[in-house]
Amino acid sequence: MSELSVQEPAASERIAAILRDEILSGKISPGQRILQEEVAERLGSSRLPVREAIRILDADGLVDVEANKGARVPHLDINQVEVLYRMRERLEPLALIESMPALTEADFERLDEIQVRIEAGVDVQAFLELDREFHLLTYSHCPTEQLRDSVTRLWNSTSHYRRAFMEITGARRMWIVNAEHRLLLEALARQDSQDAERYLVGHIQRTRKELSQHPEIFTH
Amino acid sequence: MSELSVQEPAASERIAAILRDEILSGKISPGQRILQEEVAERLGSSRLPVREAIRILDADGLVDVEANKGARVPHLDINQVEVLYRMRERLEPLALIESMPALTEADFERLDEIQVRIEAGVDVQAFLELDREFHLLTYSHCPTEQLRDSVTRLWNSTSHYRRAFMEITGARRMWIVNAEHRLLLEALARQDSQDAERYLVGHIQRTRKELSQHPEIFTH
DNA sequence: TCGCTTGTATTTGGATCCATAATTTAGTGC
DNA sequence: GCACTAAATTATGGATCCAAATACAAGCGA
Repeated sequence: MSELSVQEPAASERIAAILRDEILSGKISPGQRILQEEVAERLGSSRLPVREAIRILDADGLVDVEANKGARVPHLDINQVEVLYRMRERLEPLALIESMPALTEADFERLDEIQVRIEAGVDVQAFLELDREFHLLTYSHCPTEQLRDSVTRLWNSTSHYRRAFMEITGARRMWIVNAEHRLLLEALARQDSQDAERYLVGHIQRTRKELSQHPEIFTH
Repeated sequence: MSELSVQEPAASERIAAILRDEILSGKISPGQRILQEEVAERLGSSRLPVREAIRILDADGLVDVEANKGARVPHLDINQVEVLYRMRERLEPLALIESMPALTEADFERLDEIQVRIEAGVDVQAFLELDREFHLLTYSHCPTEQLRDSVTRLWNSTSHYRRAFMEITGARRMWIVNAEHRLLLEALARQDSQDAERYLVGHIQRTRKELSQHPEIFTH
């Protein structure tokens, strides 16, 4: 049987993927409401798969759903984002330790490629996407799905504030990030979980502390 | 307007609450499939709110949804549950620290009442429910919703294995748990976050280690 | 007997229509 | 002009019907 379409995803998941991308890329901002009918018409489906897509996004931590009042991208304050970073500091090392032994040669090649591209100089949007792919790729072999999902949710919830932060601090910060990524990559390559964990925690901690010095990001 | 019904919840949330209870109480076991039509007929609704309810349970970490294949309660292996406990060890202290300062007199009375009831001797099911309420109540004032939700998901995902464990170890273990709860309560009462965190981590760690000595729980 | 294929039954996914709740707008009284 | 009320609009929630995919079972062949 030469069926080419490799398992067409359900419409609800396709729509969820589109909306997810629009939220992560900033086309939809915190506080903004998501209207079922508007999305349905725009993507050429009925409202029903959109409703399911919204529930999927809810599970992703990308929208808040309130009964009879619809879905909107949540607006977080500085304290909440700080706690999300503290959660990252505690969960991501666990995910990394679990995933590290299973990293393949192809993974390392991709990680290197990402890093080369960032260092070659990219705009904020590209940096955010590559940085996300970099870290999530290092966790991708963690055998506990709940842990991977929890980490992904944390990245989702903080995406808008990471962008706002990068737009303020700009290229200056990328230098530090690049150095930290390189240290982390080397530790991973020599299977040194101690060092890898140390660099990762430091990386997240530093970001949290710098972020907390920019409360203007959270004034809406 | 003397409307008594204090904001009737949507049917999908009502159904989700019922199914959540059935999963947590063990009426629906890991591996078991959830049929939309069966639930709809049983609860007297159409399949549509059941579909939404299943998505809500997915966000709660109580079911796995696969496109065109429906929802089933996930079956975890011993390694995954161990990692879930390690996640608890890292996240719950954070939630506790954030919540502790806001605990009220009423909360302490309720915590004490729960503890008295457990110590008076209860069956496994009642113990599980009271123990869950005890811990989640100590986190209830954590201002970061994502953290509260993450912790709740961890309790949800491990509920079946906690029950299986308690059914094996029985009343013997409750003694230790009671002692640990008392120590934790006292630390909370005197606002000693250092001690509270220490007791909580020890409590979860001990449970994880004992659990990992009963691999027979996970043979299905 | 075992494996494969094909047909049937079951179950999930999506569209349309209707009901209900929330929001906005227009109107009225002060 | 402002506050409150009521009606109209808008958006979400639910029921029913139909389509598509999966799972199951019987029959066929080796």
